[in-house]
Amino acid sequence: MNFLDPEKQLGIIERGVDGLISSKELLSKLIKSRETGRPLKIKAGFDPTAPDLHLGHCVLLKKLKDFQELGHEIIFLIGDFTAQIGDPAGKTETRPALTRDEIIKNSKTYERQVFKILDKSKTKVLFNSKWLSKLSVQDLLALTSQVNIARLLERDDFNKRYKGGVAITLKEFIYPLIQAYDSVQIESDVELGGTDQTFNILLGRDFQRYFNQEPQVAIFLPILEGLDGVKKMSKSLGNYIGVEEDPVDIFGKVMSVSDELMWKYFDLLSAKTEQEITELKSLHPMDAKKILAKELAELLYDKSAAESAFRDFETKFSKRSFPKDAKVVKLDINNVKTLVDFVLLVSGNLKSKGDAKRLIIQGGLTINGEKYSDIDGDLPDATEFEVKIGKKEFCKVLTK
RNA sequence: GGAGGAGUGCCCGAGUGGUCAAAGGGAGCAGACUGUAAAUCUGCCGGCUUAGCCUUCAGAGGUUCAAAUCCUCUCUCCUCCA
Repeated sequence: MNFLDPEKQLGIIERGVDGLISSKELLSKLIKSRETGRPLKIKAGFDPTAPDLHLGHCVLLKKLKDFQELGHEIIFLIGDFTAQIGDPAGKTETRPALTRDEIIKNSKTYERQVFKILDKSKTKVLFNSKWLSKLSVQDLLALTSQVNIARLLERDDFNKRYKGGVAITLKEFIYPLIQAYDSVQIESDVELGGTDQTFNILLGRDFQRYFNQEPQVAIFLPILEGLDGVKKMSKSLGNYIGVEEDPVDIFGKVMSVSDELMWKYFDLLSAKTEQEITELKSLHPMDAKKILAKELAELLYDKSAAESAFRDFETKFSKRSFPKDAKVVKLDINNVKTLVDFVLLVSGNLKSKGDAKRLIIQGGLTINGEKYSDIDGDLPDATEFEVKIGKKEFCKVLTK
């Protein structure tokens, strides 16, 4: 393996990260790696509990990909051991214990999604139960002796909860130790994580020192805000762009990101260089965003899918014409008495009649290019309808 | 083990016998404005056979003409003391 010049590698790695401890250590590791021809071991840990990845996770995956492209070894660590125990307390972190089967199933889903970005053949997948299930009480106690409670309490979320009188379970205290011990087992050179992982990753350094290893470099990645532009992207907040969503949806959702936030997306997710991004800033923001949307669709699918998502968007919204490939709904018109029934049967997004009525009354229903806003009105006399429901839903309806 | 506090609609949160399908905010949906931007503004926002009816305020019973509100038990969560 021929490695790039360490300084250049460092430049690529440092881009877009929120913290790096320390770049000096990383540089010396990179130099050593090039001299000995040994790739660095890059650790990233994942819980097998929530296998629905979104662009927020991609920030980390993208950085792993950078490492991968530089020739280093990615270790994708699945925290199956801890997931089997579950979490009895902590409202925000309630994690039910998972069975072996669920974990395996989740891991598969995980891998499928992760390898949309990472190169499967160059990624090593490990499960931490491999060594943790053999860890004795004695071993665990030895680890606990290395950690001071006062230090644990310094960790931001513990600190807040302790002061605010919110429960902290002992398990939560132990959790970072286990994660840190994983680094010892892997002998990782670098660990990546979100800024919320700061404490855990740094503790990994302490443990590695304790076991006479060279401490890992810690890299922290920033949080990506979701579609609302304020809160972090997360599934539970519904402001996410999922990696397995349809390319058309990915494209559309990226387009609805605010102009300001778009640049952060560029920084964290795009393969473009800083100069290229600077040049894009002179374009109309919408055009820059189209480039971003296309790139991200391509990242998660391929060029042709991205192209067709782009064309689809142009048709629907830029030219405001009815898309040729709108979903087709076949309907027995004899069963349809009112417009309300009609929309309800055609749309996949309406929950109730009240919903459908509201949509019609407020002007969200267009059939064959005409607005239908009277709920007692009649359907046009035709056998084929081009129906637009709300802003985003297009259906072609064929009657039987 | 002891003492105290809390559980309300998707989320936060007001409501302490009738005027409560339940204030306010957020989210969501639709419309206007646009670039499907963002921000803003307007309307909607439990369900239905909609001047009405039905199901909701942790769960089960009870008091009452009437209960989210009062009583009993149960469950869950939190805090403090041990």
